[in-house]
Amino acid sequence: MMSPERPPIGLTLGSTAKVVSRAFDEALAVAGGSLPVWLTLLSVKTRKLANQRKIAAGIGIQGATLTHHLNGMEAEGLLVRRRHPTNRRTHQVELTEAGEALFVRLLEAAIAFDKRLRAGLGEGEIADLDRLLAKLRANVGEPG
Amino acid sequence: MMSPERPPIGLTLGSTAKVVSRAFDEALAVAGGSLPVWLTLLSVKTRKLANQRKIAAGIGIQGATLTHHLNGMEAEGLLVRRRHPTNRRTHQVELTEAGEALFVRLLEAAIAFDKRLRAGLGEGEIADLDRLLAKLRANVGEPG
DNA sequence: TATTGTTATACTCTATAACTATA
DNA sequence: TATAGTTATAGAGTATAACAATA
Repeated sequence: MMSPERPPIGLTLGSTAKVVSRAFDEALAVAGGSLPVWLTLLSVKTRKLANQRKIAAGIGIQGATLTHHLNGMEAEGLLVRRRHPTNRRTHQVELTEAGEALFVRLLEAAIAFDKRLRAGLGEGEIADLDRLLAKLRANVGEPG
Repeated sequence: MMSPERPPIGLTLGSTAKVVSRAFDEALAVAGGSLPVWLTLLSVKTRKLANQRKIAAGIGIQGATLTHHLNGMEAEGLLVRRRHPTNRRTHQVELTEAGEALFVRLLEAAIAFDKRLRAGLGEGEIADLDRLLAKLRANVGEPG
């Protein structure tokens, strides 16, 4: 039996990611943020121990690019950078009150967005999607 | 039974799309192209009848953004734009020989990439992934 | 010397607003 | 007036290379 014609899966993935990430960006913008700001805040909150390079790698950007975002966020009063007391090469990134508040707002926005995104999808379908996306990552050589 | 902790599906989708599209971009770059150039060539070849606005919408960008890419591609000798003979408001986009040749090279690269991307995935899994991605698009309000 | 992070610079993709040409 | 497309301008995100500070 012939399989039905279907666009390449990479194209479908790309266009889906484009519309989804735009919608997510808009949701974050309404809450006063953006995708890189959200990913940065999330990393700082989640992996407090990691240095900036590890945070950058976790987000999927270069160290210098993270510095660029941190500069902007520090200028906006969302965080402060201090030298680490024992290893003074590394910096400690700490959220200010404004940064913590923004984190909470963006977290709420992200939770609401994910709920919207998962509408009509069962737990098993989400697990399937997760597993299939992991296979794609593995197939392009992503170690994670 | 508790469901296992899993990052939000939007985050997983975003990071997967990032690594996959970077790998695809590299594959296209090796063949002498880029993602927007490839999408533009593909649209011009596939929907010859559509005007630029429809092509732009198909790619998911604004008309002015498409003009920007067409300018670059025309400067590189990949295509020419002519006034349509009967409706002179619209432009006919035609690939030059160089444009046709690049299309073939990028097509080969895209086919090879998709093969790599689908490694170890059965036809049913691809169909599942396709269906699940369509659901996500629908959930963020995408009409297609 | 090696590591961590920053600065300087620039590129790509995208967008909006104002404009021209055509209908 | 409405439509198709272009030009001008700008902004966000990213990258590389060179640098400073620390170990």
